[in-house]
Amino acid sequence: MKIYDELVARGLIAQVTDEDEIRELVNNGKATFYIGFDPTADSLHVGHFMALCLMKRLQMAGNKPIALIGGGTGYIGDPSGRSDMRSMMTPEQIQHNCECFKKQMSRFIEFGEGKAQMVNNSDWLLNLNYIELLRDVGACFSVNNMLRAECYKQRMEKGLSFLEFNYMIMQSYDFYHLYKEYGCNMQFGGDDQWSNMLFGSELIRKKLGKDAFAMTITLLLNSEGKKMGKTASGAVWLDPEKTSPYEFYQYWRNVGDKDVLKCIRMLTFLPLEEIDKMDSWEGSQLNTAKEILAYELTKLVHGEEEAEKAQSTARAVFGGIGSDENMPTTELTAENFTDGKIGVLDMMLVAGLIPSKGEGRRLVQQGGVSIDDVKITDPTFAIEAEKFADGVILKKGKKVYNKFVIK
RNA sequence: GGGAGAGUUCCCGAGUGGCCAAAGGGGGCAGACUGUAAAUCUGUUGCGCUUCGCUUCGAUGGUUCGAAUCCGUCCUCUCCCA
Repeated sequence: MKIYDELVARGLIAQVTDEDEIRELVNNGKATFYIGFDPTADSLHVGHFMALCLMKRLQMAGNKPIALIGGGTGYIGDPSGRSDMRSMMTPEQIQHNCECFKKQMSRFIEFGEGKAQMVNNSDWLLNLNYIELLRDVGACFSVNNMLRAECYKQRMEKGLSFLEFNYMIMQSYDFYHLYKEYGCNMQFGGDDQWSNMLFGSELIRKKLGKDAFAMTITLLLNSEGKKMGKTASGAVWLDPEKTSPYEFYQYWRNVGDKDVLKCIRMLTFLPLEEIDKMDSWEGSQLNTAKEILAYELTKLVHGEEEAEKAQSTARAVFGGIGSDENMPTTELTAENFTDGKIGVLDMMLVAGLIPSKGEGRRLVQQGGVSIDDVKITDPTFAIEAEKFADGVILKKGKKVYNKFVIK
């Protein structure tokens, strides 16, 4: 199976400008493509991960990837897919985030001569001259058309600043620039980038009379139509400091029945034939599929060792087999104790399991907390320091386990 | 430039002097049921030293015994006219 058809079979492709041309280019390894990443946070998330995987897949098929970091576009903020105004980031923040992105990306994609390239659009965007730019490319943009773009339409009611309005022009300019400098003939991006990308290829056509193509990646939505890769407390990050490998594993272990196969297909590198076999699985058998999904993804993002650890911890905690030595652990110090004791609420607070004591009190009163498998009902319950010699396991709710030891 | 309106807790949204830590819904968390799923039902959802105290209704100053609510100034957004 050729790469393009594999991408289709995996459900990764959302929209393309010219299917036949793109299939031809990609299948024959003739594409030089770029994907842009705006440094809006200090870590990549699952959406970025999909894009990076796509890069890898296409690279394996002989195409040349360019990863573009939006050090310049970060100064503006992409209004696409947002219903409210983006808050402006300081140059320091942008710089810091760019550094973090660079580091993380290098773990997935090999950069260097003849391999993937990494560029930062601050190199060419920051020095643009306003008047020159307007005369150079401004004439190629029809405001009427821009306003018709879906991403702006949504903002017409809630308000859109001129700053954000210009984002599209900057992204188009990137494509144009990369076409000229690197022969980049294709752009990939999230589905919410579609209009930005279209205007880019149009700019190239208008300025250079050449064809450049665009293709978007399907947004990863769950069966309810919500974006995946998000929890109540925020995104599922790729940075182990922000989302631990165990949490990462658990996120995927807990996806809904209806979403497992889709996720395996879109996110893992398992052969399609193998995945097709899982299609017939149902009921509790899907739990196995979920384990596969969680394991494979953790392995891709954090490495095999971490994946093993996460899996064995999960099995220990939920199934009674495997080892619990990798359970999230909190080290208590002498200052955590008063009169040789520590209260449950304080323990949970120290471990970051609860945001406030009020919430902890509620949890305990509702029977959501147990220590070493004994349900706690008294919020003032306290444990003596000696008990921590072999570690104490606190369970919050059904799924959150935390081990406590004394330093 | 002129005029009209809006900003409430994680989100939407009620509240227009005390009965307001603030209705209702969504979301979250917990309990029951389960397969670490979904659906459903129940409880809960500002903070703390929890029969009490403290902080919160865009920001800031004021009126008042008392302000989310009234007044001044500022900020942000929406709509209409130019």
